[in-house]
Amino acid sequence: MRPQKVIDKEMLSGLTDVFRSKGYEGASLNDLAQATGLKKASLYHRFPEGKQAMANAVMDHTGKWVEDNIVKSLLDADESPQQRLKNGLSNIKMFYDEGNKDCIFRALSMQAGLTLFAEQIKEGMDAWVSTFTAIGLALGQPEQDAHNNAVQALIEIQGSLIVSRGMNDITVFENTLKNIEVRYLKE
Amino acid sequence: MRPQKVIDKEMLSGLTDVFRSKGYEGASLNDLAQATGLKKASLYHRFPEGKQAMANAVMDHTGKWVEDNIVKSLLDADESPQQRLKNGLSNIKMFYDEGNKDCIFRALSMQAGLTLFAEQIKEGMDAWVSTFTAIGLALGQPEQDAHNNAVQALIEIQGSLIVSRGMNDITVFENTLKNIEVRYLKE
DNA sequence: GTCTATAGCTAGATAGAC
DNA sequence: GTCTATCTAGCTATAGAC
Repeated sequence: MRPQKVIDKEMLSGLTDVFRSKGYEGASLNDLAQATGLKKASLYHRFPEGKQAMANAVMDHTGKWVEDNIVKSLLDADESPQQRLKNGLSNIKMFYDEGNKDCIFRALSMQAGLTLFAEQIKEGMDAWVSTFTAIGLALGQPEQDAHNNAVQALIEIQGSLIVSRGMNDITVFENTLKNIEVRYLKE
Repeated sequence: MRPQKVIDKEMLSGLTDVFRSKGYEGASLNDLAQATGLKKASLYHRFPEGKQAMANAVMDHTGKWVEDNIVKSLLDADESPQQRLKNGLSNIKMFYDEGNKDCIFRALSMQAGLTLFAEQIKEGMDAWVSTFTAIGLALGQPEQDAHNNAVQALIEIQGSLIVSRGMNDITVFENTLKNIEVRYLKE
């Protein structure tokens, strides 16, 4: 068999960059081909189901990255809850490139994308809420508070990315992460 | 002169629905024609500069609506600051149809749209922050707090719309508005 | 001012050589 | 497995009749 010109990991990285910055309809096959270094026909060889399958793969890949990095650091049993929170928020900051990169949930949740990826977006958001709820509980918050605080953290991360982009000021995102940390640790 | 088949206000309403739900690239001329009840060529008669001019008109029209309704109710000198806040948040809830409709800022701030409408998005967000800052000051908040709280309110509104959509649960948006009100009024 | 018809282009997707 | 070449459908935009 002829070897892959571009390994899966690099290809997924390119696809992810395009979908998260342009959204589903905004991402053209030419964009995706250029970002991966493959020709359109080669992309179709890897994804016979086409563009939707490419976006699905990006969602899965991103979910795994979040699981292996952000979730893992937030739930790491070897660290104190306080340290886990700091590590997790630090990884979140990296994940969004200090606020310079968009969230794939947001990018794929405009009308056409939303109908195609609703399930994965909901699952992904549920996972974030569960993880933040767990750390709230570990820090001694009552269960209802832990859940509410988790939803609130998700809201603030998503909102601050939008506002950072709109106002062209990534300190909005950075301050939000700092506020989340302070709020969790002072309770 | 032959009369307009559809008056400007109705036409803009249709254009707005499409752009805010589908984004800039996702909104096709066929979508826009259908939503307005005009044919494509008639839309081009009204907007010789094309699709971008249509989106610009939507931004201007939305800005005016926000100015005439949300900003006005938040700054209305005949009411107490407390009542103004309640009225303003109530109008915001209506503006987003209880959390069922997307924000035009978000819809137009994906890559292609962002480069085209960056200025208007920034101006619009600045206006929201200024308005909320004013009500914070009227409620006795120190200037720096009033500004931070205003940015925070914008973040939470934007974020809760994303999370409401993603988790398919508009109570997230409703709770966020309630929380903003409670937080402002208890200080 | 609105319409039908269509130009010119790019989209997503496929065929078949290598 | 990757490529060039191509298909069809949809896109934005325009021409010209009424």
